[in-house]
Amino acid sequence: MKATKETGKFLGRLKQQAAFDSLRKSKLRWVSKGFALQAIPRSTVEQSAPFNDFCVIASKKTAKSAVVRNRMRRRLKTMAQDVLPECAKNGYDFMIVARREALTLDADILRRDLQWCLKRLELLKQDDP
RNA sequence: CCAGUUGGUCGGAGAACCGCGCCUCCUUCGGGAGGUGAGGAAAGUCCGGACUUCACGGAAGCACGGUGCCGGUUAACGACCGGGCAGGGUGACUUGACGGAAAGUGCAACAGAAAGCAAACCGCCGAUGGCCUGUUUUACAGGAUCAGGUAAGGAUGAAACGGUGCGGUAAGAGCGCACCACUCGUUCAGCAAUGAACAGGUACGGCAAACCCCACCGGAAGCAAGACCAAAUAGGGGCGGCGCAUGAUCUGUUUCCGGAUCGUCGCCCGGGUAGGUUGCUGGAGGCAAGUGGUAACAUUUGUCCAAGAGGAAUGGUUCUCGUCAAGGCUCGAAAGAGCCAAGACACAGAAUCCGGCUUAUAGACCGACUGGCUUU
RNA sequence: GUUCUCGUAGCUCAGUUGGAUAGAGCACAAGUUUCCUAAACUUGGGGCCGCAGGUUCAAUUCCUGCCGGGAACA
Repeated sequence: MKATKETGKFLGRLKQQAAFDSLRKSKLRWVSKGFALQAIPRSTVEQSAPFNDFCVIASKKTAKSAVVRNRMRRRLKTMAQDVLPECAKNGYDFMIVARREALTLDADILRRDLQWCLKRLELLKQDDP
């Protein structure tokens, strides 16, 4: 129960078209085996709040079947909800772009990869335990 | 028991922990509680509707597109049901874009004499009328013969002007007859498609998924349709105030004398972008029983409410059971029986909603029927 | 979601409507020329015309159903 409260505090989901467009143009970007991570600083008005928003993308190019696409999206979403609130710097929006290996790789490996991506982008929390 | 045909149903179950969307209620505004949450194809977008906007006086016609044996069902359909006809199967059963080729225009390479309305290459004949020869004339006999008569046979092709047999003939020919085929007509059966009988004739080859003709149907676009609310910025209109260069432009026929616009401020109005709300799920609805109908289906009564997101929820991990199972072990002469077991458990994800069609689909179950074998 | 388009040789395209020979350029292979290579010239191979049915005497072409690309619409 405690965990759910915290995710509610720190993680929102992006739904506006404009946000997606700006994220796609962002240069803060690192690619791992299962997915690509893109990030962008939040606008100055909202930056003070302790929020990180994120979204998951799985295009028709990665997989043709809707079943496969949905499964990738779900796996990456649950993983992001575990990792991002704990490890990511506040004040950023994240976009996770699914790749084909997201379907087969283990959940633990995906988690480690996400942390690694954050590290390479220097968006890891300073007071990480 | 084996092989098969056909119709229908389901398409894993339970539990634990961590999560997600929507609705209702409560709240100390952090959240909490309860309810609910994919399919038979949700798919392809191939048809048909509902709904919405646009266009439009009505009706008919033209163009274009679609459908095409007959009757019924349906909101409608190219769907479904029943029947007919024609293929396939021993049979249950199954398959069929199945109107018209005597309305017209077209098409058919190569081969072949000839490919569509008649004609005649090799043939066959030469009765009839000539010609020639023989015998004594009439006359008779004969002719690789002329005029001509034929379409039986040959050869080509996917296809060649009804087929087989007998008669007939100079040779032949529906010329005649028998059976078959086809077509028009009459009678009978049937709502009809069509079938049966009788009589007459042989004229009328194929392709309409070539153009076309006939009958029937169709206005166009689609929920990213459409309706409503509406920030910021720019621009438009109205009213009022200020300003008044006494300037520019336009205007009342000209001058005088006016009016309007061009500047700026305030208020209001409408269009409308971002964004939001709605359309949005109670319906040609599901289930059960009864009634009518061969059936599709219709109808009566009872009962139930069963996703409504919008960068898109319905999930993840683990355990138990279920189904299949590579392989291993034990018993046994063998057939086989028992135990353990890695691994696997389909196709696939709602996006306005319905009725169909098509395509994908591991496996499980139920009903009806057919053929064969064995036993009684 | 809705509406459209296109699939022919290794690659880029003709041919399809109007039915009967599958063609062009580049690439590939062999030969000639050259001390060798390139260029040039000569010759050759390579296609189930996206797949499966149907109509027809005959289908790349006509019809139907699938499969795979590509595009447009707020």
